Amino acid sequence: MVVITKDYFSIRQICESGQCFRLEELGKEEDTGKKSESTGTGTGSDAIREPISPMDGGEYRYGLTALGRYLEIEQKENEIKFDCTQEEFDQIWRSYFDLDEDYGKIMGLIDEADAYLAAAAAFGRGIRILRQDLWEMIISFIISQQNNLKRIRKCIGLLCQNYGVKKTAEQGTVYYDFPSPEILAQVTLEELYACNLGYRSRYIKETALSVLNGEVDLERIKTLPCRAAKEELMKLCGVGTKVADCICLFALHQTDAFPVDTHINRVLAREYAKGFPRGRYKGYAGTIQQYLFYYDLKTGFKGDNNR
DNA sequence: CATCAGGCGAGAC
DNA sequence: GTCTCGCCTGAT
Repeated sequence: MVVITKDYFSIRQICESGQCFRLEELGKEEDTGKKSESTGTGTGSDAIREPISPMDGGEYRYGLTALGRYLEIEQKENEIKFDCTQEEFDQIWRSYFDLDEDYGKIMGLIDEADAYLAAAAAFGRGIRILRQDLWEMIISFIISQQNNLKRIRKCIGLLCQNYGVKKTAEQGTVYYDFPSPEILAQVTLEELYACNLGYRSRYIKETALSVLNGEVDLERIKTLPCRAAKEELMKLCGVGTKVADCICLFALHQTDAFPVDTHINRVLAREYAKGFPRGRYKGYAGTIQQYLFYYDLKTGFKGDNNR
């Protein structure tokens, strides 16, 4: 067990910010109904939340499946417990959770005159940009297109359960690795459809084949600068501008990548008609994008179909 | 029943 | 190069 104290870190916000689909809150019963009583997080209603950060109060426990491992994380205010050895923490999770980055510094870059961005950043101040596995991000963001968070999680869960290597963590939790390119290249289109992947099934199949036969080299992509990496990723079937930017941001940690999806598009049109000052946030545009995205997702007019 | 959800590829121009 | 359209599926 490793215990740290950290500001600008909320495991809940990281989970809900839509960059990571295999991080789940533990110990809240899997409600099957629509409007079950919420489990002790305070807010009695499911109404649209006030633009106040939801990361205060409460004690949360999350399970993460990533990098071929399973990790449980517990947070109470700014104290975070990682259920692993100090060695594993130092070698893997410190980097994965981007704990060496100074998010206060990034907050400090924000133009105070930009009230909208200031509010968005304050709201999502617990978000961090993770360093996730490249292959997993490629497939996950292919799946994410024209899709919603709940179904994305379901699809990925099915894919892993059906085709990922089954493992058992030390404390007994059973989990499934994300299926490798080798495995996914062998899965038939029909089987992919059975994971509710819909028309994305073909993209996944073709992408797996492209990686397997060496048309696209993942290890090389990891060494490429931003522009070149994106170009290379877009050779994959089902990977366009937006998905490539997400992969650059969440797997390659190119924090200047700025994915533009429907949420961001809406925000840019509504709040930044004269253009968003990307230059001001050079090097961190992607991090800033996450604040905008999350804020709109949680408080935007139709942002109600998450989780 | 239509529309939309963290788009993309194919084809038309 | 830019535009339009169809696409799996589930929710509203």
